[in-house]
Amino acid sequence: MALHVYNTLTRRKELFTAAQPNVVRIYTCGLTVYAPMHIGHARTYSFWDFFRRYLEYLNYHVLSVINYTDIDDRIMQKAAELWGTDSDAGSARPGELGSPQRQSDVNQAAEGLPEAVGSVDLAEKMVAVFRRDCRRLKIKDYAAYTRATDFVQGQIDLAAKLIELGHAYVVDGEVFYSVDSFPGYGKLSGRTIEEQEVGASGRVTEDVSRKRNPADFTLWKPSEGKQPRWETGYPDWPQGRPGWHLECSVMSTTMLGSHFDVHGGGVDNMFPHHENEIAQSEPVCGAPWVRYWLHPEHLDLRGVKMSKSLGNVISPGDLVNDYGDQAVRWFFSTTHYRSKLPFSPDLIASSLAGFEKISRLLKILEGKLSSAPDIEQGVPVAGLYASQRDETQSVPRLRHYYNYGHFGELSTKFMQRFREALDDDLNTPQAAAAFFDYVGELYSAGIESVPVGASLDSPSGDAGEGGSRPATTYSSTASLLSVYRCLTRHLYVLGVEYPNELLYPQLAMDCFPAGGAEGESALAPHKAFIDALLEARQQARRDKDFAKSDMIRDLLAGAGLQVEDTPQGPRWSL
RNA sequence: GGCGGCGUAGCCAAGUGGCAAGGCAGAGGUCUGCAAAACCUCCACCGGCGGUUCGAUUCCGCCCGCCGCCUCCA
Repeated sequence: MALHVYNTLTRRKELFTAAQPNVVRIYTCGLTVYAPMHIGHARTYSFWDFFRRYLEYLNYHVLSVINYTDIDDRIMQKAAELWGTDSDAGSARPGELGSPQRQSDVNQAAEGLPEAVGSVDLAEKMVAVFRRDCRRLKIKDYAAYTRATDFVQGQIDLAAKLIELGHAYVVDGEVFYSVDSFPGYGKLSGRTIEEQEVGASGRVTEDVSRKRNPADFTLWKPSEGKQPRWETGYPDWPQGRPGWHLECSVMSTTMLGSHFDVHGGGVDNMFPHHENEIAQSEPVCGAPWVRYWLHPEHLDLRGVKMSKSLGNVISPGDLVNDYGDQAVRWFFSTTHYRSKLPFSPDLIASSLAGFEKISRLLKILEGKLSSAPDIEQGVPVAGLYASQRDETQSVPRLRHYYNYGHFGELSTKFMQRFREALDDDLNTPQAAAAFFDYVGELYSAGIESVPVGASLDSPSGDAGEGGSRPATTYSSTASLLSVYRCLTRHLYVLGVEYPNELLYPQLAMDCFPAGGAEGESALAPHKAFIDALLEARQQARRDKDFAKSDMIRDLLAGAGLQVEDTPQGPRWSL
């Protein structure tokens, strides 16, 4: 089965193909940068990051673009609230200027950045915060991050073109798109103009009398007062700022070409934003403009109110601090992207409890392999892998044998399930189940007690039907290393990163720098002391002085070190 | 009012026209000085009522409940 994805445009799972062989062009609607990223954004962008990683796993080169909406009424409003700038007369209410609490919130989120003084600065500050949070969440860098304000000329040109083609009209210096001029309007969201009850949401405050159809939307809006403005060169609409929908049409096609493969954003963008983008773009670019529309669902707080006044706001940074980036990304993977992801501290904690079964095995393998006699510093076991990194591309091409050695068949089975799950509309929960089964089978096969530097006979099942295949002997180190790489490579697809320069240098190169190991490195100076305590405890155990051995274990536990006894001796972890 | 989605064990969550993955929690067991970890075993008839079918949790209809969208929104 090849990759199939659910395309909002057709409401069906479709075979995924790229317009250009091996290259996938993706445009993702990014943030309006007026406030720091929240955990809902974290879910959405983690999904897009996973999607990109899976396409790369399938050997696609991914050209991904994300935008920042850095010109928007909300930004101006926020900046006005904070600093009393960029305000038109109406919104500059003196009582709210520089509200200390809210300013400190922003400054806290943007710690270390220069103080913002206006909407442009506020936007830049939030851009930096966004990038920082993405790094924390292990969201890989996009090929390009575009700002709406860098594409204003293109937006002016597109608006002019749409006027010229009869799709837009000018009223009092404001440019509206005429939805009646585009027969396909509504094809993405599956609704017709007639079906809409205008103002049903109770949120329409705008005077719609100037529009030909209430569903018409703004392409260009005149600026007033100190609001940011651009000159257009058109007498009917001489100055102003672009409407929200217009920018994405321009940025995506400028960066990726008039047609591209995937356009995405949260479900909330489906209507009206993406619907409007299609209406703007197809008259100029031709239809179909975009091949696949994907809409990941929202994170759901399950009735829990998060608010600053309650003091229970959890930021993406908090999440990573509290649970670790691996557990966060794993948690995001345990629900399908088209379903709401219920979130609460309890839920992520129970997800973490399950994930530890996997992470524990990785720690065990790392422990064994790091001290293997036949694995030299920085030099993996010979003959086990053949990495090809095409230096002309920014994308790594990892081609390793992840199913080498004693546990090879389990790994093969796992990889098949993993692939089948993700090929079926990116079924990450199914992939997660494959991990659990794989790890369970590895434990069951006794991987915990396999020593390094030994020889292993092939499992009996390896003989195949009729025993035609000759018995094989594997290096235990190579076998364990292959499992380690299989696990870390496939977790990597989900955004769960385990960089290890010794055991998997090729993968480590593509992971974010390992920053979370400060705990272990902080312990390094005390290693000799810890070892001495462990040895003292072992002696006490040999002497059957269990009171003493338990005391030492409690002592270490108090310092945050868990000691476990195994047939191979004690093992400790943080 | 319109459009769309969902309802699977205490919790989270896949899935299939033919005896319901996985995880958390729970119970029992193996191992262990004790723990821990791991492994083994146990734990659901899939919101309700009809219909189609040899057979439906899976298809259709109705009902009940929950949620989202209908020009702020990842």
